[in-house]
Amino acid sequence: MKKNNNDTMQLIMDTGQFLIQERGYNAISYADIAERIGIKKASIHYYFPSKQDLVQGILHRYRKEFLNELDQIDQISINSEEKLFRFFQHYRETLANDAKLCLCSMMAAELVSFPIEIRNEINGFFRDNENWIEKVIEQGKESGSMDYQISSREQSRIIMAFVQGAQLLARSSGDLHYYDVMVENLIKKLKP
Amino acid sequence: MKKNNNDTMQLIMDTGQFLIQERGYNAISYADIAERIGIKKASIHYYFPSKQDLVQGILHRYRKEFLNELDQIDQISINSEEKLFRFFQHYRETLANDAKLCLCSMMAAELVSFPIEIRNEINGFFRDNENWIEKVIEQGKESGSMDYQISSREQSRIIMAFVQGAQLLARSSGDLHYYDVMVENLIKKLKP
DNA sequence: GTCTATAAGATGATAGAC
DNA sequence: GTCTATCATCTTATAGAC
Repeated sequence: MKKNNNDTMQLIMDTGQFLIQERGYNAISYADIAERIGIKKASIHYYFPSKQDLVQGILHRYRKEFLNELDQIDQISINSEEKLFRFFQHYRETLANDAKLCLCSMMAAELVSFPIEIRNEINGFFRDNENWIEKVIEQGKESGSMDYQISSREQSRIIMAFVQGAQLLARSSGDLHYYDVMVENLIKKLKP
Repeated sequence: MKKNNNDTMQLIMDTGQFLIQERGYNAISYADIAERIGIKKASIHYYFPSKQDLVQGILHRYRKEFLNELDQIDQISINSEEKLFRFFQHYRETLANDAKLCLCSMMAAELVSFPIEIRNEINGFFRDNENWIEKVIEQGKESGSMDYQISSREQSRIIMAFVQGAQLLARSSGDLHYYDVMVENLIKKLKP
């Protein structure tokens, strides 16, 4: 049984992802990542020949893991209100852990730096989120716990825009409480 | 009457601001700006010795001009609904003109790249916006055109988070219509 | 698979001529 | 005020030893 690449490779992706979420793609280098891990730049190039390869790998994994997380929420929640609350909590954790942003909102800000395939994957992530929220809202409408005046699709997009903006503003303010109060009040507004 | 620095200086700031709103602070260089204007890098260093000086100048001017714009909206609008609509239109124009983001949401994404004075100015911009929206909502509550269930302050923060996120997602989707429909539906939700 | 060494180019910044 | 020339440093990336 051969020793797996995975240890180093995952460590590179973990560190790269962390730094991108914190600082942005254009603010980090192979040297930053290598130094943090305690390896050399050339080792990163072995796994990810170019920086675009690296960010694509990180992005693809992130999207996949995020979908798993949403799946988990579906399984452990008893109703749509709880699902939505856990959704907001998930975005809160990113912020609470070293003041990071969602990988895709950071990359969406730096959108022009990326080729079309990567842009499509970023948009895919947003669509994943919207689709999931839409289903949750549909469920909430059926059970009578959510506002049925505007379409579920549009409601899900508003929530998605809100959560990305809330994360950005809360980090900028340096106060996690800022995020909590905003979410609390938005949830009020989603009720019928 | 001496020839004014202002021509070149303003041109540098205009170009720098444009490029930051499009690509981000860490994605642009003195060379990019110089090339666009048709001057040399050294000329930019004459007006703005360091890159931080440049971004601080751009940011300060942006915040001032934005406050003027909000003042203008106050003067030409007949009620709070119109004010809010024009507010969203202003953010829409940024997006419509070469798919740029708000300077401060871009800089908020790159927050860790900046020293404390610049971070404070970014937050000042967000506070300016929140204060203005809060007043508009107060006015709307008095005239009965806006939802009075949650505090005006919190409602203004939700709107601020929303508009920043909406801009980000709409640009990423490449479809301005995405922004319009979101705004339209959010406005519905703000009514009593 | 990880390293050293190195390339080729870009970056922010400065000195000094005009 | 704008330029040329130059700097030290950092960047992504590759070749080749171990």
